[in-house]
Amino acid sequence: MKIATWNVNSLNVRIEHVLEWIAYAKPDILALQEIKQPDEMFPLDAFKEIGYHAISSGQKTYNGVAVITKEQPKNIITDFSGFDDLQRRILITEINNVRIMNLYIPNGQNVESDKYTYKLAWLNALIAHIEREQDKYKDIIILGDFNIAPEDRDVYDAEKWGEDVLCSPKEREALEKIIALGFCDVFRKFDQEEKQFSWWDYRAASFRRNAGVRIDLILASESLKEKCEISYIDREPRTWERPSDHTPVIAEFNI
DNA sequence: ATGGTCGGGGACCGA
Repeated sequence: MKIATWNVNSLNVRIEHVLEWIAYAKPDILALQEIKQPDEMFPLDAFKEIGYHAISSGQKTYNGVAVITKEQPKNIITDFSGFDDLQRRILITEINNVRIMNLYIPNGQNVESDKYTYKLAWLNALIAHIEREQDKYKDIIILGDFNIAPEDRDVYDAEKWGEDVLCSPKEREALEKIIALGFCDVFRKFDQEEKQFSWWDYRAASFRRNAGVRIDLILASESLKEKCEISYIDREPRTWERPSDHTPVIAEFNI
């Protein structure tokens, strides 16, 4: 089972990129973030035509998540209970007996911002929700745009970035709490080349200079960790014309 | 500095 995550920064603009990527990568499950369109605009037929099911939790202009999947998705959730949120950032579903949690974790803007407070509250609600999922499911994959760089080696210039948002201690602690619940950042299960990132700023020739960060993650429950055979970042779509600022991250499981 | 959205100019958002 090949699983991928990709923040597409508007599905309306990026639909041809997504279809082209699916055509060559042939994922079983593709989790999208920042589709930036309401559900009534979602291009369901485009995915149906290439043999995929698709579900979305969208909104106008901002946020929005979708899951494109070969197999029928079941038991869909779009909110954490007890955490009211108008922003559409969550799409949790069951596919092939695996619980798939597609997340677009808030960016936070900067550590003084109200948006950072919201990010930390959101992460607390996420942690509580994961524990509830663990009561029901053994095999869980949490993937998406985490807007957290797990370690300094996940940042092109960690010294310069310091403890700004994406690298602040509180958000990294939240990620560590999730890992401590029994999850593995599968990209780091394998030997990887240095300086592999999943996002590069559109500005200042950041992609050409590889001035990026690794903030798009795939976490697997302990039960699935040993079944993960490879994980990698596909930089190619970032080279295409009018690309998303993020590129797909992939993990393949022997299930 | 770049890109997307809404709207019809420029503000907001992203990370």
